[in-house]
Amino acid sequence: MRLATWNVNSIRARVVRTVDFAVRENIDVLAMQEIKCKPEQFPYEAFEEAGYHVEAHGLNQWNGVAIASRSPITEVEHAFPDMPGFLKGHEGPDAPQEARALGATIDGVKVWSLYVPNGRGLDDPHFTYKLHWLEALRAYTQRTLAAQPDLPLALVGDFNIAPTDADNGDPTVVEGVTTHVSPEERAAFQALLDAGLTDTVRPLVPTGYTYWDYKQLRFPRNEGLRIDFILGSSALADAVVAAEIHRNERKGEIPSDHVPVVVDLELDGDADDDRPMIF
DNA sequence: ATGACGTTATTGTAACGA
Repeated sequence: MRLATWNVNSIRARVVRTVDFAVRENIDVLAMQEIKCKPEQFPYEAFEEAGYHVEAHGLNQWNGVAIASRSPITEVEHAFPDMPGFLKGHEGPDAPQEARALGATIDGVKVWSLYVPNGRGLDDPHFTYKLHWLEALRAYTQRTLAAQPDLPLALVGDFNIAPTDADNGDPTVVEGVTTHVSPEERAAFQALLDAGLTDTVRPLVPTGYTYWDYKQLRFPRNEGLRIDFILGSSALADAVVAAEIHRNERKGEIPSDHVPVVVDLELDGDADDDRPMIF
């Protein structure tokens, strides 16, 4: 299985580019974030003509997540348990959930397409929301892997955290000043790893960014952030044989500000695993 | 210069992003 994640920053604005990438790169499962539309507005036809099933979860013009897959998509969920909600001016336990998580099972792999809240500012209610959201995700992960230690679980998407200083090349992103690099966010990311997940890309692609702001020549200057990840349980991480960050997708006409991240998995029963058996 | 850049709501202006 070739698994990818991409914050597309509007699927309607970039459907041709997105499908072209999936086909050209032979992607089996593409998790998308920031589709910025409701399901009835999603350009399903372009994906279906290219051989993909699609599940989309969007409530309005904000956020929105989707999964395109060559194999059938089952066990679809629109939130993980206890996922907090948010509504500006109506913070609290009763705030409605946003379209930031889509879970599904594909060829035995449990995949979550995740768009972690931005945080907006260190003193903003959205920052508290971000930390609560990540804690609920950690708790879900820990419970799930305690019950099913051998589950191939993939948490993929835009985590809106640069886990180490090496993941921050943007001079305007500064610890103590902006989100994405605070000790609290980094601790929340580490807690996810401690719950049984591995960053499956870093060992194979040790450097590089996945996002560059549209403003101030950030991409030509290569002043980006590494904030998009493919995290996997041990069963999933052990199956990773290759990983890529597709920096070139930040080039050309109307690019997203994020680029795709891809892993190749060799799972038991892979139909395309044609290597000879050697004893 | 409280903006730069881009998308979506909408059609003048605001929210949101990281």
